[in-house]
Amino acid sequence: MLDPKLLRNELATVVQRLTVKNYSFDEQAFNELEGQRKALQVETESLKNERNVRSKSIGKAKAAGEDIAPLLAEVNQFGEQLEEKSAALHAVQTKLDHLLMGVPNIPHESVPTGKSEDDNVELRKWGQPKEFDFEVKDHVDAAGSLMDFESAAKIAASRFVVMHGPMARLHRALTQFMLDTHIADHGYQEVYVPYLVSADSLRGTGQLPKFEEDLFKVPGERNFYLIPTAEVPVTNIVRDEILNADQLPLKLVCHTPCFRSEAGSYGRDTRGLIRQHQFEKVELVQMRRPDESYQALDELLGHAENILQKLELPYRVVTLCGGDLGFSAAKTFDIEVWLPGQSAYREISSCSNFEDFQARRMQARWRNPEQKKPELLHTINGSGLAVGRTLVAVLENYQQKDGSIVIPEVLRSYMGGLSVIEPSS
RNA sequence: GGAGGGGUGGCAGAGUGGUCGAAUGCACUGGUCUUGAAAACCAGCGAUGGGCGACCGUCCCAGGGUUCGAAUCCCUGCCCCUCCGCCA
Repeated sequence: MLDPKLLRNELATVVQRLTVKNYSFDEQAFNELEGQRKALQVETESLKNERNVRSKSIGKAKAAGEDIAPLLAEVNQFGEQLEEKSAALHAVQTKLDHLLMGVPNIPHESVPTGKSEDDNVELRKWGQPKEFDFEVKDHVDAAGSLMDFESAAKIAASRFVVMHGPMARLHRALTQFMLDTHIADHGYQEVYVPYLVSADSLRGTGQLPKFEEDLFKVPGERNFYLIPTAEVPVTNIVRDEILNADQLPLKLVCHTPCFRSEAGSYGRDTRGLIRQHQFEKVELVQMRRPDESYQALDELLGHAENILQKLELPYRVVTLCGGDLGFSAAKTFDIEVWLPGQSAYREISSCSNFEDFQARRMQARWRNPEQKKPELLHTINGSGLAVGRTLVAVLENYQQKDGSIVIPEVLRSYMGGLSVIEPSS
């Protein structure tokens, strides 16, 4: 959520900067509601003041043993008026809150303008795509029967997968390798979290109220949702908390499954592991003091990149343009890994700084010793990495002419020393 | 599933209808003392909305209700704890 004060005081600037995100802010609706809110609030508050003053005098009169009947008669008329005004205020406030919850974050000034992902700006490339002296397979063909979409479709539906034997193990090895690297080399603390979350948590990170159709909702009285990313439970750890300065920076790493409805992506990436309803991800989340958050974003991006470097997978980093930026993000870098099967770079990580946007929704604050008041934190997160897509990248980049797949060096200890798998067998 | 007990400031913990936004302790901040630190002592210290401001409003889990007046009484929901039963 944006700072309501900023909206009131510098509306024109905010509206202008939101156009970078291709968002047109309804200035008229906002001004109308804001005007009503202000008038009603002033009226309600002065009525309340009047009532409080009189009630106190009744208390005093009663204590002094005086007759309070005339005072009671006098104060009665306030009740109705007050009720009316405060109901009206409540209604306006609710509308205003709803409007505010639907306004996206303001992009950072360094964010390039642009409409779609075609306008994203390449920041750097790492590694050389390998030349193959045979016809490369995509990951589905390379994996053969070890990756079993037929069984998954029978058990659940399309966009699910069953993995067998060494493929399942390779998938698990990737997860363990990522977690261990972030813990040992990058200074993150591992957390284990719920995979079902409340609507409040989803509002905190920005998935609700606008993007309910992307989520799996669990039927029942409890209103649980399956997490679309570990970002939701992990970031909400600090909801309604005030952290001490010595607790910062808080760097958390978490492995979870992620569940996405993929409503509205019917034709896209229907083949293989790229776009699934359920996938594993290792997520990096940081809570930082505001003046460190952009440095933190660079660091976190580097931590995600390091995984690909250790796996020796070529990739590039792009800066998302305004039009491709997510609802809650102020700035986002995507890491795209080279997929020989598609002859293309595909997203494998998305690293964002949300500044105080999520923190304001969550009321997540810290005590800045230099300030009297608690201040909002900045939240930063990124995939480190999407495990399924990393598996795709390994299969496609490490395939050999004879159909076998070489296990990247850093994964072998997680594979019981295995150096190659033979999907055909 | 059954029976009880609770949710109050950063934390702990008083407060059961009328200057209670809330005692007290801890933590924190400033000061005295000290070569420095600790201890001791003194002082300060919740959050949030509106207003240029004097000020005013709101907040004692959440939402309703009773009342002139609610942290305090009533209803509903959520969460936590203890005991019994069941169970991965």
